[in-house]
Amino acid sequence: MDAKIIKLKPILKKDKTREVLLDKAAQVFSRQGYQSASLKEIASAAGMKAGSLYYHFASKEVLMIEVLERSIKFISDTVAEEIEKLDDDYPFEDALNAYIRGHLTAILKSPDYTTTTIRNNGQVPKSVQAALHPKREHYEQQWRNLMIQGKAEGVIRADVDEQLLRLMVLGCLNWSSVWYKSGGASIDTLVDQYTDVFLNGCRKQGVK
Amino acid sequence: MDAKIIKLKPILKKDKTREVLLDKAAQVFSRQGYQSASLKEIASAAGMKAGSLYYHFASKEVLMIEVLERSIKFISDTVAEEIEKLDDDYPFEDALNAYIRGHLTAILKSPDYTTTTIRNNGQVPKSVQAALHPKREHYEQQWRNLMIQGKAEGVIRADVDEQLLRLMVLGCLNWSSVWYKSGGASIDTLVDQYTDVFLNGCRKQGVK
DNA sequence: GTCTATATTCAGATAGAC
DNA sequence: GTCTATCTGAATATAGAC
Repeated sequence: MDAKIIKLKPILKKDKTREVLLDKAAQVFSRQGYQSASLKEIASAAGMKAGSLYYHFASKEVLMIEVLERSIKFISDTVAEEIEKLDDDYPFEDALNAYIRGHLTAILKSPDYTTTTIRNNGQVPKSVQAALHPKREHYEQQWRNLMIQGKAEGVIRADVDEQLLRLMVLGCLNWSSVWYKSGGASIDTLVDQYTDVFLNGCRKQGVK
Repeated sequence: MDAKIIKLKPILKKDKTREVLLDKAAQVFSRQGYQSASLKEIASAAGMKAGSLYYHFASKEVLMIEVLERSIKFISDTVAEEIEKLDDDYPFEDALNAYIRGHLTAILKSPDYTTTTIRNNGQVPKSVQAALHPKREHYEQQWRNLMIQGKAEGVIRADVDEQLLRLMVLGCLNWSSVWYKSGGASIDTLVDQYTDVFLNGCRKQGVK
Protein backbone atom coordinates (compact mmCIF):
# COMPACT_ATOMS: atom_id res chain seq x y z
CA MET A 1 0.00 0.00 0.00
CA ASP A 2 2.86 2.36 0.76
CA ALA A 3 4.19 1.87 -2.72
CA LYS A 4 1.25 3.64 -4.29
CA ILE A 5 2.07 6.92 -2.58
CA ILE A 6 5.68 6.85 -3.71
CA LYS A 7 4.66 6.15 -7.28
CA LEU A 8 2.95 9.48 -7.70
CA LYS A 9 6.07 11.26 -8.87
CA PRO A 10 6.62 9.67 -12.27
CA ILE A 11 3.31 11.15 -13.35
CA LEU A 12 4.62 14.65 -12.74
CA LYS A 13 8.09 14.05 -14.11
CA LYS A 14 6.79 12.51 -17.29
CA ASP A 15 9.14 10.53 -19.43
CA LYS A 16 12.61 11.88 -18.80
CA THR A 17 14.41 9.75 -21.37
CA ARG A 18 11.95 10.72 -24.06
CA GLU A 19 12.64 14.37 -23.32
CA VAL A 20 16.37 13.89 -23.63
CA LEU A 21 15.97 11.98 -26.88
CA LEU A 22 13.78 14.72 -28.33
CA ASP A 23 16.29 17.40 -27.37
CA LYS A 24 19.18 15.50 -28.90
CA ALA A 25 17.15 14.70 -31.99
CA ALA A 26 16.36 18.39 -32.44
CA GLN A 27 20.05 19.16 -32.14
CA VAL A 28 21.15 16.63 -34.73
CA PHE A 29 18.24 17.28 -37.12
CA SER A 30 18.87 21.02 -37.02
CA ARG A 31 22.57 20.65 -37.80
CA GLN A 32 22.52 17.90 -40.37
CA GLY A 33 19.04 17.90 -41.81
CA TYR A 34 16.54 15.06 -41.67
CA GLN A 35 18.17 12.65 -44.08
CA SER A 36 21.76 13.07 -42.94
CA ALA A 37 20.87 12.68 -39.30
CA SER A 38 21.28 9.08 -38.22
CA LEU A 39 19.38 7.48 -35.37
CA LYS A 40 22.67 6.05 -34.18
CA GLU A 41 24.04 9.54 -33.65
CA ILE A 42 20.89 10.76 -31.91
CA ALA A 43 20.78 7.74 -29.61
CA SER A 44 24.48 8.06 -28.92
CA ALA A 45 24.06 11.70 -27.90
CA ALA A 46 21.43 10.53 -25.43
CA GLY A 47 23.75 7.84 -24.12
CA MET A 48 22.14 4.80 -25.66
CA LYS A 49 22.29 2.46 -28.65
CA ALA A 50 20.29 2.97 -31.82
CA GLY A 51 18.03 -0.03 -31.25
CA SER A 52 16.95 1.24 -27.84
CA LEU A 53 15.48 4.33 -29.39
CA TYR A 54 12.64 2.26 -30.81
CA TYR A 55 11.31 1.62 -27.32
CA HIS A 56 10.43 5.33 -27.19
CA PHE A 57 9.62 6.17 -30.80
CA ALA A 58 8.11 3.99 -33.49
CA SER A 59 10.24 5.36 -36.34
CA LYS A 60 12.51 8.15 -37.48
CA GLU A 61 9.52 9.88 -39.06
CA VAL A 62 7.54 9.84 -35.82
CA LEU A 63 10.52 11.27 -33.97
CA MET A 64 10.84 14.06 -36.52
CA ILE A 65 7.14 14.85 -36.36
CA GLU A 66 7.29 15.26 -32.60
CA VAL A 67 10.35 17.51 -32.82
CA LEU A 68 8.65 19.69 -35.40
CA GLU A 69 5.41 19.87 -33.41
CA ARG A 70 7.29 21.09 -30.37
CA SER A 71 9.15 23.57 -32.49
CA ILE A 72 6.02 25.18 -33.87
CA LYS A 73 4.35 25.19 -30.47
CA PHE A 74 7.39 26.87 -28.96
CA ILE A 75 7.43 29.66 -31.53
CA SER A 76 3.69 30.15 -31.25
CA ASP A 77 3.81 30.24 -27.44
CA THR A 78 6.66 32.74 -27.43
CA VAL A 79 4.72 35.07 -29.70
CA ALA A 80 1.64 34.69 -27.48
CA GLU A 81 3.69 35.69 -24.44
CA GLU A 82 4.79 38.89 -26.16
CA ILE A 83 1.24 39.75 -27.12
CA GLU A 84 0.08 39.24 -23.54
CA LYS A 85 2.55 41.85 -22.36
CA LEU A 86 0.72 44.52 -24.37
CA ASP A 87 -2.09 46.69 -23.02
CA ASP A 88 -5.56 45.97 -24.32
CA ASP A 89 -6.43 47.76 -27.53
CA TYR A 90 -2.84 47.71 -28.71
CA PRO A 91 -2.21 49.42 -32.05
CA PHE A 92 -0.87 47.55 -35.09
CA GLU A 93 2.64 48.90 -34.64
CA ASP A 94 2.93 47.38 -31.17
CA ALA A 95 1.45 44.10 -32.31
CA LEU A 96 3.92 43.91 -35.20
CA ASN A 97 6.79 44.55 -32.83
CA ALA A 98 5.52 41.85 -30.46
CA TYR A 99 5.17 39.30 -33.28
CA ILE A 100 8.65 40.08 -34.54
CA ARG A 101 10.09 39.92 -31.01
CA GLY A 102 8.36 36.64 -30.19
CA HIS A 103 9.21 34.87 -33.43
CA LEU A 104 12.80 36.05 -33.46
CA THR A 105 13.41 35.31 -29.78
CA ALA A 106 12.14 31.77 -30.22
CA ILE A 107 14.25 31.21 -33.33
CA LEU A 108 17.50 32.64 -32.06
CA LYS A 109 17.43 31.63 -28.40
CA SER A 110 16.44 27.99 -28.91
CA PRO A 111 17.84 27.20 -32.30
CA ASP A 112 17.85 23.42 -32.00
CA TYR A 113 14.11 22.96 -32.36
CA THR A 114 13.34 25.99 -34.46
CA THR A 115 16.11 25.61 -37.00
CA THR A 116 14.83 22.11 -37.58
CA THR A 117 11.48 23.55 -38.64
CA ILE A 118 12.92 26.26 -40.82
CA ARG A 119 15.62 24.27 -42.58
CA ASN A 120 13.69 21.11 -43.23
CA ASN A 121 10.76 22.85 -44.78
CA GLY A 122 10.55 20.99 -48.04
CA GLN A 123 12.99 18.17 -47.40
CA VAL A 124 11.11 15.82 -45.11
CA PRO A 125 8.91 12.94 -46.27
CA LYS A 126 5.44 13.96 -47.37
CA SER A 127 3.88 12.07 -44.47
CA VAL A 128 5.80 14.31 -42.08
CA GLN A 129 4.78 17.45 -43.94
CA ALA A 130 1.16 16.36 -43.92
CA ALA A 131 1.21 15.65 -40.19
CA LEU A 132 2.54 19.12 -39.47
CA HIS A 133 0.39 21.06 -41.87
CA PRO A 134 -2.49 21.92 -39.50
CA LYS A 135 -0.23 23.38 -36.81
CA ARG A 136 1.82 25.33 -39.33
CA GLU A 137 -1.35 26.65 -40.89
CA HIS A 138 -2.75 27.73 -37.54
CA TYR A 139 0.35 29.72 -36.67
CA GLU A 140 0.47 31.30 -40.11
CA GLN A 141 -3.14 32.36 -39.71
CA GLN A 142 -2.18 34.45 -36.68
CA TRP A 143 0.23 36.39 -38.87
CA ARG A 144 -2.45 36.82 -41.52
CA ASN A 145 -4.78 38.27 -38.90
CA LEU A 146 -2.07 40.64 -37.75
CA MET A 147 -1.74 42.04 -41.26
CA ILE A 148 -5.50 42.30 -41.64
CA GLN A 149 -5.55 44.34 -38.45
CA GLY A 150 -2.94 46.64 -39.94
CA LYS A 151 -5.07 47.18 -43.00
CA ALA A 152 -8.24 47.64 -40.97
CA GLU A 153 -6.61 50.29 -38.80
CA GLY A 154 -5.46 52.09 -41.89
CA VAL A 155 -1.84 51.89 -40.84
CA ILE A 156 -0.64 49.82 -43.79
CA ARG A 157 -0.65 51.79 -47.01
CA ALA A 158 -3.30 50.93 -49.56
CA ASP A 159 -0.74 50.08 -52.25
CA VAL A 160 1.07 47.57 -50.04
CA ASP A 161 -0.20 44.01 -50.35
CA GLU A 162 -0.56 42.73 -46.81
CA GLN A 163 0.07 39.08 -47.71
CA LEU A 164 3.28 39.96 -49.51
CA LEU A 165 4.23 42.10 -46.53
CA ARG A 166 3.71 39.13 -44.22
CA LEU A 167 5.96 36.97 -46.39
CA MET A 168 8.60 39.70 -46.43
CA VAL A 169 8.67 39.91 -42.65
CA LEU A 170 8.65 36.17 -42.09
CA GLY A 171 11.36 35.65 -44.70
CA CYS A 172 13.52 38.26 -43.04
CA LEU A 173 12.98 36.67 -39.62
CA ASN A 174 13.47 33.07 -40.67
CA TRP A 175 16.56 33.84 -42.66
CA SER A 176 18.10 35.31 -39.52
CA SER A 177 18.55 31.76 -38.26
CA VAL A 178 20.86 31.13 -41.21
CA TRP A 179 23.39 33.83 -40.43
CA TYR A 180 22.85 34.71 -36.77
CA LYS A 181 25.68 33.86 -34.39
CA SER A 182 25.23 34.53 -30.70
CA GLY A 183 27.76 37.07 -29.56
CA GLY A 184 27.03 39.43 -32.44
CA ALA A 185 24.20 41.93 -32.48
CA SER A 186 21.68 41.49 -29.68
CA ILE A 187 18.24 40.15 -30.46
CA ASP A 188 16.73 43.43 -29.22
CA THR A 189 18.77 45.32 -31.78
CA LEU A 190 17.44 43.12 -34.56
CA VAL A 191 13.85 43.39 -33.36
CA ASP A 192 13.98 47.17 -33.22
CA GLN A 193 15.58 47.64 -36.62
CA TYR A 194 13.31 45.10 -38.29
CA THR A 195 10.20 46.79 -36.92
CA ASP A 196 11.52 50.23 -37.77
CA VAL A 197 12.51 49.41 -41.35
CA PHE A 198 9.32 47.53 -42.15
CA LEU A 199 7.20 50.38 -40.79
CA ASN A 200 9.23 53.37 -41.95
CA GLY A 201 11.75 52.16 -44.53
CA CYS A 202 15.47 52.71 -44.53
CA ARG A 203 15.36 56.01 -46.40
CA LYS A 204 16.05 59.28 -44.73
CA GLN A 205 13.03 61.57 -44.75
CA GLY A 206 13.27 64.49 -47.13
CA VAL A 207 15.80 62.83 -49.42
CA LYS A 208 14.61 62.97 -53.01
CA MET B 1 42.40 13.98 -93.78
CA ASP B 2 38.78 14.85 -94.43
CA ALA B 3 37.86 13.61 -90.99
CA LYS B 4 39.69 16.46 -89.29
CA ILE B 5 37.40 19.09 -90.76
CA ILE B 6 34.28 17.32 -89.67
CA LYS B 7 35.57 16.97 -86.15
CA LEU B 8 35.53 20.71 -85.47
CA LYS B 9 31.98 20.78 -84.19
CA PRO B 10 32.33 18.97 -80.89
CA ILE B 11 34.62 21.74 -79.70
CA LEU B 12 31.86 24.28 -80.06
CA LYS B 13 29.10 22.10 -78.69
CA LYS B 14 31.07 21.27 -75.60
CA ASP B 15 30.06 18.26 -73.60
CA LYS B 16 26.36 17.86 -74.18
CA THR B 17 25.88 14.89 -71.85
CA ARG B 18 27.62 16.72 -69.04
CA GLU B 19 25.25 19.65 -69.47
CA VAL B 20 22.21 17.42 -69.29
CA LEU B 21 23.55 15.68 -66.22
CA LEU B 22 24.18 18.98 -64.48
CA ASP B 23 20.68 20.21 -65.27
CA LYS B 24 19.09 17.04 -63.98
CA ALA B 25 21.29 17.04 -60.92
CA ALA B 26 20.23 20.60 -60.14
CA GLN B 27 16.61 19.54 -60.48
CA VAL B 28 16.92 16.57 -58.13
CA PHE B 29 19.21 18.32 -55.64
CA SER B 30 16.86 21.30 -55.41
CA ARG B 31 13.81 19.14 -54.76
CA GLN B 32 15.23 16.52 -52.43
CA GLY B 33 18.31 18.05 -50.90
CA TYR B 34 21.85 16.79 -51.23
CA GLN B 35 21.64 13.67 -49.09
CA SER B 36 18.26 12.44 -50.29
CA ALA B 37 19.14 12.87 -53.93
CA SER B 38 20.47 9.61 -55.33
CA LEU B 39 22.83 9.36 -58.26
CA LYS B 40 20.60 6.67 -59.62
CA GLU B 41 17.72 9.12 -59.89
CA ILE B 42 19.89 11.84 -61.43
CA ALA B 43 21.37 9.44 -63.97
CA SER B 44 17.96 8.01 -64.73
CA ALA B 45 16.58 11.51 -65.42
CA ALA B 46 19.41 11.94 -67.92
CA GLY B 47 18.61 8.58 -69.54
CA MET B 48 21.50 6.55 -68.22
CA LYS B 49 22.53 4.19 -65.43
CA ALA B 50 24.12 5.32 -62.18
CA GLY B 51 27.51 3.82 -62.94
CA SER B 52 27.81 5.72 -66.21
CA LEU B 53 27.66 9.01 -64.36
CA TYR B 54 31.17 8.41 -63.06
CA TYR B 55 32.58 8.77 -66.52
CA HIS B 56 31.60 12.46 -66.33
CA PHE B 57 31.96 13.28 -62.65
CA ALA B 58 34.38 11.87 -60.12
CA SER B 59 31.92 11.82 -57.22
CA LYS B 60 28.60 13.08 -55.91
CA GLU B 61 30.44 15.89 -54.12
CA VAL B 62 32.13 17.08 -57.29
CA LEU B 63 28.80 17.06 -59.08
CA MET B 64 27.22 19.13 -56.30
CA ILE B 65 30.08 21.60 -56.31
CA GLU B 66 29.68 22.21 -60.02
CA VAL B 67 25.92 22.69 -59.70
CA LEU B 68 26.42 25.19 -56.89
CA GLU B 69 29.12 27.07 -58.77
CA ARG B 70 26.82 27.50 -61.74
CA SER B 71 24.04 28.59 -59.46
CA ILE B 72 26.03 31.39 -57.88
CA LYS B 73 27.41 32.49 -61.23
CA PHE B 74 23.92 32.62 -62.66
CA ILE B 75 22.58 34.81 -59.85
CA SER B 76 25.61 37.06 -60.01
CA ASP B 77 25.38 37.41 -63.80
CA THR B 78 21.67 38.21 -63.67
CA VAL B 79 22.30 40.99 -61.16
CA ALA B 80 25.12 42.33 -63.34
CA GLU B 81 22.77 42.46 -66.32
CA GLU B 82 20.30 44.57 -64.38
CA ILE B 83 23.01 46.96 -63.27
CA GLU B 84 24.18 47.37 -66.84
CA LYS B 85 20.74 48.56 -67.86
CA LEU B 86 21.08 51.59 -65.60
CA ASP B 87 22.46 54.95 -66.69
CA ASP B 88 25.87 55.89 -65.39
CA ASP B 89 25.84 57.61 -62.02
CA TYR B 90 22.74 55.75 -60.93
CA PRO B 91 21.43 56.66 -57.47
CA PHE B 92 21.25 54.14 -54.64
CA GLU B 93 17.51 53.64 -55.04
CA ASP B 94 17.92 52.46 -58.63
CA ALA B 95 20.81 50.22 -57.72
CA LEU B 96 18.82 48.61 -54.92
CA ASN B 97 15.95 47.99 -57.30
CA ALA B 98 18.32 46.45 -59.85
CA TYR B 99 19.90 44.17 -57.26
CA ILE B 100 16.52 43.05 -56.01
CA ARG B 101 15.27 42.49 -59.56
CA GLY B 102 18.35 40.55 -60.61
CA HIS B 103 18.54 38.33 -57.56
CA LEU B 104 14.83 37.62 -57.51
CA THR B 105 14.57 36.99 -61.24
CA ALA B 106 17.40 34.49 -61.09
CA ILE B 107 15.90 32.71 -58.09
CA LEU B 108 12.34 32.50 -59.30
CA LYS B 109 12.81 31.97 -63.01
CA SER B 110 15.45 29.23 -62.82
CA PRO B 111 14.67 27.58 -59.54
CA ASP B 112 16.50 24.31 -60.19
CA TYR B 113 19.99 25.68 -59.78
CA THR B 114 19.26 28.51 -57.41
CA THR B 115 17.05 26.62 -54.96
CA THR B 116 19.87 24.13 -54.67
CA THR B 117 22.12 26.90 -53.39
CA ILE B 118 19.59 28.39 -51.02
CA ARG B 119 18.23 25.21 -49.50
CA ASN B 120 21.45 23.33 -49.09
CA ASN B 121 23.23 26.12 -47.32
CA GLY B 122 24.39 24.29 -44.22
CA GLN B 123 23.58 20.74 -45.18
CA VAL B 124 26.30 19.78 -47.61
CA PRO B 125 29.64 18.23 -46.66
CA LYS B 126 32.20 20.72 -45.40
CA SER B 127 34.42 20.07 -48.38
CA VAL B 128 31.63 21.30 -50.63
CA GLN B 129 31.03 24.36 -48.49
CA ALA B 130 34.73 25.17 -48.51
CA ALA B 131 34.96 24.85 -52.28
CA LEU B 132 32.11 27.29 -52.74
CA HIS B 133 33.11 29.83 -50.12
CA PRO B 134 35.16 32.17 -52.33
CA LYS B 135 32.42 32.60 -54.93
CA ARG B 136 29.73 33.08 -52.32
CA GLU B 137 31.90 35.64 -50.58
CA HIS B 138 32.53 37.54 -53.79
CA TYR B 139 28.84 37.85 -54.56
CA GLU B 140 28.05 38.90 -51.02
CA GLN B 141 30.68 41.60 -51.24
CA GLN B 142 28.77 43.21 -54.11
CA TRP B 143 25.76 43.55 -51.82
CA ARG B 144 27.96 45.00 -49.09
CA ASN B 145 29.24 47.60 -51.53
CA LEU B 146 25.69 48.47 -52.53
CA MET B 147 24.80 49.22 -48.93
CA ILE B 148 27.97 51.23 -48.45
CA GLN B 149 26.95 53.31 -51.47
CA GLY B 150 23.57 53.94 -49.83
CA LYS B 151 25.25 55.17 -46.70
CA ALA B 152 27.77 57.28 -48.62
CA GLU B 153 25.00 58.97 -50.61
CA GLY B 154 23.18 59.75 -47.39
CA VAL B 155 20.09 57.90 -48.53
CA ILE B 156 20.12 55.27 -45.79
CA ARG B 157 19.22 56.73 -42.40
CA ALA B 158 22.03 57.06 -39.89
CA ASP B 159 20.26 54.86 -37.33
CA VAL B 160 19.84 51.98 -39.78
CA ASP B 161 22.68 49.47 -39.75
CA GLU B 162 23.55 48.82 -43.37
CA GLN B 163 24.78 45.26 -42.80
CA LEU B 164 21.59 44.32 -41.00
CA LEU B 165 19.67 45.96 -43.80
CA ARG B 166 21.51 43.81 -46.35
CA LEU B 167 20.63 40.66 -44.40
CA MET B 168 17.01 41.76 -44.20
CA VAL B 169 16.75 42.23 -47.94
CA LEU B 170 18.57 39.01 -48.82
CA GLY B 171 16.51 37.05 -46.32
CA CYS B 172 13.33 38.39 -47.80
CA LEU B 173 14.50 37.57 -51.33
CA ASN B 174 15.84 34.10 -50.58
CA TRP B 175 12.78 33.12 -48.59
CA SER B 176 10.68 33.91 -51.66
CA SER B 177 11.97 30.71 -53.20
CA VAL B 178 10.32 28.79 -50.37
CA TRP B 179 6.79 29.99 -50.96
CA TYR B 180 6.75 31.33 -54.55
CA LYS B 181 4.66 29.42 -57.04
CA SER B 182 4.63 30.51 -60.65
CA GLY B 183 1.17 31.59 -61.64
CA GLY B 184 0.71 33.76 -58.55
CA ALA B 185 1.97 37.31 -58.25
CA SER B 186 4.35 38.38 -61.02
CA ILE B 187 8.02 38.81 -60.27
CA ASP B 188 7.72 42.49 -61.21
CA THR B 189 5.07 42.94 -58.54
CA LEU B 190 7.36 41.44 -55.92
CA VAL B 191 10.34 43.52 -57.02
CA ASP B 192 8.40 46.75 -56.86
CA GLN B 193 6.83 46.11 -53.47
CA TYR B 194 10.09 44.86 -51.97
CA THR B 195 11.96 47.96 -53.12
CA ASP B 196 9.16 50.24 -52.01
CA VAL B 197 8.76 48.75 -48.53
CA PHE B 198 12.47 48.59 -47.83
CA LEU B 199 12.92 52.21 -48.91
CA ASN B 200 9.71 53.75 -47.54
CA GLY B 201 8.16 51.27 -45.14
CA CYS B 202 4.63 49.94 -45.16
CA ARG B 203 3.16 52.72 -43.02
CA LYS B 204 0.93 55.36 -44.45
CA GLN B 205 2.47 58.82 -44.17
CA GLY B 206 0.91 61.05 -41.56
CA VAL B 207 -0.45 58.18 -39.48
CA LYS B 208 0.58 58.60 -35.85
C1' DG C 1 30.65 6.33 -73.37
C1' DT C 2 27.45 3.29 -71.45
C1' DC C 3 26.49 -1.05 -69.79
C1' DT C 4 26.23 -5.00 -66.06
C1' DA C 5 27.81 -6.73 -61.97
C1' DT C 6 29.49 -6.16 -57.69
C1' DA C 7 32.26 -4.49 -53.57
C1' DT C 8 31.44 -1.87 -49.61
C1' DT C 9 29.30 0.67 -46.32
C1' DC C 10 25.70 2.21 -43.67
C1' DA C 11 21.01 3.28 -42.76
C1' DG C 12 16.34 2.08 -40.46
C1' DA C 13 14.15 -1.35 -38.24
C1' DT C 14 13.16 -5.93 -35.59
C1' DA C 15 13.82 -9.95 -32.19
C1' DG C 16 15.06 -11.76 -28.21
C1' DA C 17 18.42 -11.91 -24.18
C1' DC C 18 19.03 -9.68 -19.84
C1' DG D 1 14.36 -0.18 -20.68
C1' DT D 2 18.53 -1.15 -22.81
C1' DC D 3 21.44 -4.35 -24.80
C1' DT D 4 23.42 -7.33 -28.86
C1' DA D 5 22.73 -9.32 -33.07
C1' DT D 6 20.79 -9.28 -37.29
C1' DC D 7 17.62 -8.56 -41.39
C1' DT D 8 16.85 -5.83 -45.34
C1' DG D 9 17.41 -2.41 -48.46
C1' DA D 10 19.72 1.24 -50.65
C1' DA D 11 23.52 4.22 -51.60
C1' DT D 12 28.25 5.51 -53.44
C1' DA D 13 31.66 3.87 -56.01
C1' DT D 14 34.60 0.53 -58.87
C1' DA D 15 35.88 -3.02 -62.56
C1' DG D 16 35.60 -4.83 -66.69
C1' DA D 17 32.67 -6.20 -70.82
C1' DC D 18 30.99 -4.20 -74.99
